[in-house]
Amino acid sequence: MQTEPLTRKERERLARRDEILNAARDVFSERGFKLATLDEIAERAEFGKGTIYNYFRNKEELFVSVIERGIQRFQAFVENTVEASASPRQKIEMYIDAAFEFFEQHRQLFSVLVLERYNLVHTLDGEMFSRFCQEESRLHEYLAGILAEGIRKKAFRRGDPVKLAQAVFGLLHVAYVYAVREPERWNLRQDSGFLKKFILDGISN
Amino acid sequence: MQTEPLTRKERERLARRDEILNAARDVFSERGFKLATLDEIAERAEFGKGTIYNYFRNKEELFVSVIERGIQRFQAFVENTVEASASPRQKIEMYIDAAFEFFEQHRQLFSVLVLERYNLVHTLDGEMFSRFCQEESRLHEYLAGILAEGIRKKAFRRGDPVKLAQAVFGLLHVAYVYAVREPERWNLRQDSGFLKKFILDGISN
DNA sequence: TCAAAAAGTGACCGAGCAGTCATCTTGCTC
DNA sequence: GAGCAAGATGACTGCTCGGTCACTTTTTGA
Repeated sequence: MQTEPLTRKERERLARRDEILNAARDVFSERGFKLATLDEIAERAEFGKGTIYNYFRNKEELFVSVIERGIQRFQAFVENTVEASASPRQKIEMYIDAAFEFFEQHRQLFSVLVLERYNLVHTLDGEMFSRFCQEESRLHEYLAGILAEGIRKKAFRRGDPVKLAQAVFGLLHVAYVYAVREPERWNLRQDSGFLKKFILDGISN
Repeated sequence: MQTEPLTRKERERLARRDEILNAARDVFSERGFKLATLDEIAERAEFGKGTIYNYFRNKEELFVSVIERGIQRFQAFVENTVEASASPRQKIEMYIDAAFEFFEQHRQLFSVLVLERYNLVHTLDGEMFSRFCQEESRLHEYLAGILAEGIRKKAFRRGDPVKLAQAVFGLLHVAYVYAVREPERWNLRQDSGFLKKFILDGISN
């Protein structure tokens, strides 16, 4: 991870790219991939439509770039929160808190990272889809690492840690989805205890 | 639920409607809602495109009708499997088995009922979306009923049964998704034990 | 048997939009 | 400050596809 000092030009280019990504994130978030238009993204970013094509190959790549940046920020945020914790159990609890806190702070990413997630198979072509899968699998691996540690220390039951990680993500996702759809029923801050309990101990009494 | 005897005409009309729904299900399943075209659905159904509009108001209503029929069949299948069981715990286990068995038998419904599920908010207009939500909430209520019974009988921990039901669905969904995406990792028949354990007892040792 | 009603049909229309490119603007260099 | 390269621009193009409707075919019932 060598950090070459960037020239002003390079910095400006990156800043513009970032601006476009922000506008794209907001529009994709409000309308979903299919209904979002490049005209609207361009307008919000205060660039001409053609300019966007100087930074991104096409609509799909722009979308995947929004996702990639979102996942990376999520991951950074979570790692930062979790690393302080000692036991695997505590790490899982902090992970859940951090995940909710992140979406509390980044509402615009909810739609892009959660709602659109599953039918990306239909939305994206093969290359872009595998770029997404690669990014996603890093999330899984990090959580799986925590779970694996817990299994080694006998805190958690034996089992494929990646599969467990994917299952935990499924739970968190569905909680986001219903927290947005039925806010009278769900409240993520209050319900984080509910989900921790569910993940750690299931439904049994 | 009065079952008026149907005239031949009415039966034929329903049979045609069903044919269209089958074709629509297959095309929606292969391409997703946005990329599916009415031309292709019409061709597969062996009807003219115009005919479809004699049976369904528009593309959205056709799609929601596919979902509704799918959910109803899922529900019927599950109820049929579960009702034999005695204890709530056993009912949950049978529910999970039935859910997987259903999708094993109805692959074409997987994409429509699972992958598209979450971004229907973006796909459908308000009226159609709430039609979907209504159908979905019946699924939740049935499962919630089993959970509530288990809570009364002290088999399950206390908690909002609907929220628990939604969480369980989230887990099952994510299992389907990854079973299709990473078949080398997941195998629903083998992994049903894994998921039962997760749902009943969480990840703790 | 036949006329009227019902059902089916697909060529056509128009809206929407991703992506292009000829032209314009900016800013760098000497 | 002239000349040139790099970058920005948005009108335009080509295509896709949902939905329509004038016409055809089938069914009905008298």
